[in-house]
Amino acid sequence: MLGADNEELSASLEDYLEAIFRLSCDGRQARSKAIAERLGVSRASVTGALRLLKKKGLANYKPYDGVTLTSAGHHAAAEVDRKHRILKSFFGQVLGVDPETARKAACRAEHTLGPSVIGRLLCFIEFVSRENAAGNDLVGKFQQFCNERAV
Amino acid sequence: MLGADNEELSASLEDYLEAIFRLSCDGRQARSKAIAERLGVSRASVTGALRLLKKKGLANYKPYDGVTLTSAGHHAAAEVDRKHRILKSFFGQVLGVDPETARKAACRAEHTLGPSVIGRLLCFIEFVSRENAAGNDLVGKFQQFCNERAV
DNA sequence: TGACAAAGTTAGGTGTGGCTAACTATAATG
DNA sequence: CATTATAGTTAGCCACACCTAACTTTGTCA
Repeated sequence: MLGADNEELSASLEDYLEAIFRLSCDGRQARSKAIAERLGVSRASVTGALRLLKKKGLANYKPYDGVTLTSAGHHAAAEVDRKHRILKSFFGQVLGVDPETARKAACRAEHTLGPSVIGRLLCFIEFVSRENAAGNDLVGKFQQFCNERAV
Repeated sequence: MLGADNEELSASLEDYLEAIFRLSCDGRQARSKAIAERLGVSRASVTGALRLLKKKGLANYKPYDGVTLTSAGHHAAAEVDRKHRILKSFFGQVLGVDPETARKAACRAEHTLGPSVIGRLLCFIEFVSRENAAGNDLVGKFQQFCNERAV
């Protein structure tokens, strides 16, 4: 592993990675200002994070030049994004939490859950939709159940 | 709100709170060494955390004397503990994740999920057990579903 | 009761992650 | 093309959360 600063990624760096990933979906470079706005953080903090991501080999960063992800960075970001989508979908579709709350909860939980739990969660979403297709409307029943106890 | 240092509790402080809560279940005071061991942290770190908890009005702490929780601290700790139990139960019982992985995931996620998601999760556990009692073995079906796709 | 071990604290250091204020580079435009 | 606005960086600060090493307090027991 030449020159790579391995270690686990902090939740904060994962957030930066994800922001860059999302902002550069259409191929363009992510602007520092946009990252700052998306994460609700100062531009100075972004500069610091970009330097770290570069040191870890996850981002191509040159001062006064845009940012893109290296392929390692892209991989890591895609994984965070995947977790995010699975969690949001679970909170929203299965548990029936309102979309904005689901999104925020996903943002926070995406850094804490490992592959085995995420894998099961994804599977569970599929299971629920499969049951639904087979005529067993679990989501509906659960909503009903919640309404009865006013949760 | 006299003298209270409000703000949100950090994940770390919640961990300390929870450890004290658990260690003083039987009414005794929590010893600093035991907290350090339970959290895998140095005794010095515990001292620092206890000072913070005291400042926030959550722990009764006097150097060289044991620690107990104030009623505010007890409330907060009980809430963290409740989240922990709900999450562990969901990961283990519903998703079928192995107990140790479920415990660890709960430890990490308990700081990130708010009341609405936790409430729904608790409700979901009840829903599943109710369905089971009514002859709809969702857990079994889901396990089967996972096995088929080797998750 | 006095010495020793264990528990606890203090002092001082590290890394992360954030901030503001002030500076510099780039871009846009009259 | 000079000026100005905006984007980005640097410098310097703070808080948190951890650590080790050294010191102090407490409790035990010969």
